[in-house]
Amino acid sequence: MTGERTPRQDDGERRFLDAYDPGAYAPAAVTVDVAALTIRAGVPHVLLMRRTARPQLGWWALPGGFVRAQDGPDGPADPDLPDAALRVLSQKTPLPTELHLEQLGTYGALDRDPRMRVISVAYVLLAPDLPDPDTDADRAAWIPWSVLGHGIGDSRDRGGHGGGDDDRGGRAEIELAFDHARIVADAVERARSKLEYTALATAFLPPEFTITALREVYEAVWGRPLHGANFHRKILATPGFVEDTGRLADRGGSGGGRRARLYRPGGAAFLHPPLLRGAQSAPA
Amino acid sequence: MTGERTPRQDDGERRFLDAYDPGAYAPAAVTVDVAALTIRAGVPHVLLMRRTARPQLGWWALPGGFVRAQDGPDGPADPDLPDAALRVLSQKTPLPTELHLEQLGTYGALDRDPRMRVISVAYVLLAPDLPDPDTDADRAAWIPWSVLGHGIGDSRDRGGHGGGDDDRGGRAEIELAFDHARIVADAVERARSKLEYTALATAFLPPEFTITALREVYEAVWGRPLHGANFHRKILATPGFVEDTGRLADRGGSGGGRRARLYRPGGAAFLHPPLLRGAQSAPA
DNA sequence: CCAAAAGTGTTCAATGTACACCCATGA
DNA sequence: TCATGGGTGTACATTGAACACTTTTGG
Repeated sequence: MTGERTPRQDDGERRFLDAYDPGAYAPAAVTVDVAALTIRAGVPHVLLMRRTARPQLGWWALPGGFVRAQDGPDGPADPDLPDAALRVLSQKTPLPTELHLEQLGTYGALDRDPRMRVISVAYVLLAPDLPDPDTDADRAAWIPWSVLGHGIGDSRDRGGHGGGDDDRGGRAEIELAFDHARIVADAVERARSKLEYTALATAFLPPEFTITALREVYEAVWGRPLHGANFHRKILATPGFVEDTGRLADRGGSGGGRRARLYRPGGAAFLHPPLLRGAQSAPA
Repeated sequence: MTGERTPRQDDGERRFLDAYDPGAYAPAAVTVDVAALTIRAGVPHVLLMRRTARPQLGWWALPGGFVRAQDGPDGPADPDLPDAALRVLSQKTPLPTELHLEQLGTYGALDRDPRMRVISVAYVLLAPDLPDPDTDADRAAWIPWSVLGHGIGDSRDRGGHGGGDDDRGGRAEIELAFDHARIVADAVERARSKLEYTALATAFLPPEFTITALREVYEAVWGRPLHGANFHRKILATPGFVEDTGRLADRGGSGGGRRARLYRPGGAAFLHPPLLRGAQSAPA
């Protein structure tokens, strides 16, 4: 508000900048990688692509690409890093109109890419159930977290009291290129913890949804059943989490049952109090 | 555990890498900036340096520098980004033996540096009270958060219920170079929220400390007095936060008073349950 | 003895959890 | 009218905030 991004320039400053040579530094390549997360039929998925170039040709990897530092033949410079993330992602799959994008972290170990020094800024995208990518399924696909191994599909929380044994029998089957397994693991942990204290669960849902659908998001991401009745009350007791539309969902499920109210996201970003995943078991 | 970082290379892969030209991409410069936070006499400070080069010569800025992507005349390549952060910081000020360093985020807006496209990976360092930097005080200094303005020194929490009016009269006096004011604000918010659910407060303290010293860390970072008696009990009730040394502090303060027990950090990283800054007022 | 700081006991309110129950709808 | 899922009432345990009080030390 007070000119934070527009430092004043005196004359010496201007002369310096005119003479500056941007090519003088030995640089690293900068990329963005996006861990796009969604939930399909109650199962959490991440968008992966098969590499079509060396190195690690044919391996599964996160969608990503180089940041456009300056205007060039490929197109204009990316104004900021989130723009780069959305650009590389939209080149590979259709994007939803509503989405949540946040920076996850930057990965820059010397040996993480065999070609050269690559610094990769990773983003997490949370989106409602999306159609399959345009490209044929062999090149890009939504993959369940549970087949990625390395602890990604596990639902252990940091306290370690949970003793649930409800994981599917599927062992790790897919190994990812570069350090992308770690990035996905970090993205999943980010999503799990953000559901505790923010209203982000609605980012996985269409614009209008039922409380049960919201609960199923929590259950899918945390990998654990929640107590429906108490969840319902807790959501409605959290100011600004959801807002009643006054309408009802079309059907109450496959069989019978009362029709559920439809809600839309409320204005709140943070939840007071948070919903904690250290508690609440399923009813018998 | 299963060779995550050591992808196997077939013959084609090896031929490709031999022929690869790392200079082919139009690159950005990558830097690290460190927001080093500490508490001196109950007041939280951040380490700042006066810029000695164009652009923005003479402005206060975070210590930082370019990542060494490859081995070169200046020295060997940085093995990973945290190494780069510690390197650039140790070049400018002595480092403590015990410290906590974590990545804050990456800032890459097109116009954040007038010279060229600079992608900056920011780190937060939490450290016990450190001596003044070696360089003369005009070049590097510990600056209180409260004089940085732009909301950095404010103790508003995200809920916004707090109405404390205990801020010092000092208005914003220092304006930072580039987008460093935003980075410091993000660092301060990171520290404030991490104290809620991790045991990181001990990173601001020497290896052995009293519960009162720990409470003063919280009070300094959150900018709000806490209820001493309840705080004491809550800390001891949180498993793994602190560990009793069995010894007592030298003096119970300047005047009289019982001597306090000395504790050291416990093994726990996360707090169950968290300490929340939405509550607890001071006694009359 | 008095003041000051550390640490404990206890009460009361707020919250979280479990379980019973009623409501609305389809077959 | 029965099964199914949505939604509410309520009792009980757990937690947290406030305040009174005891313990230990220096002057």
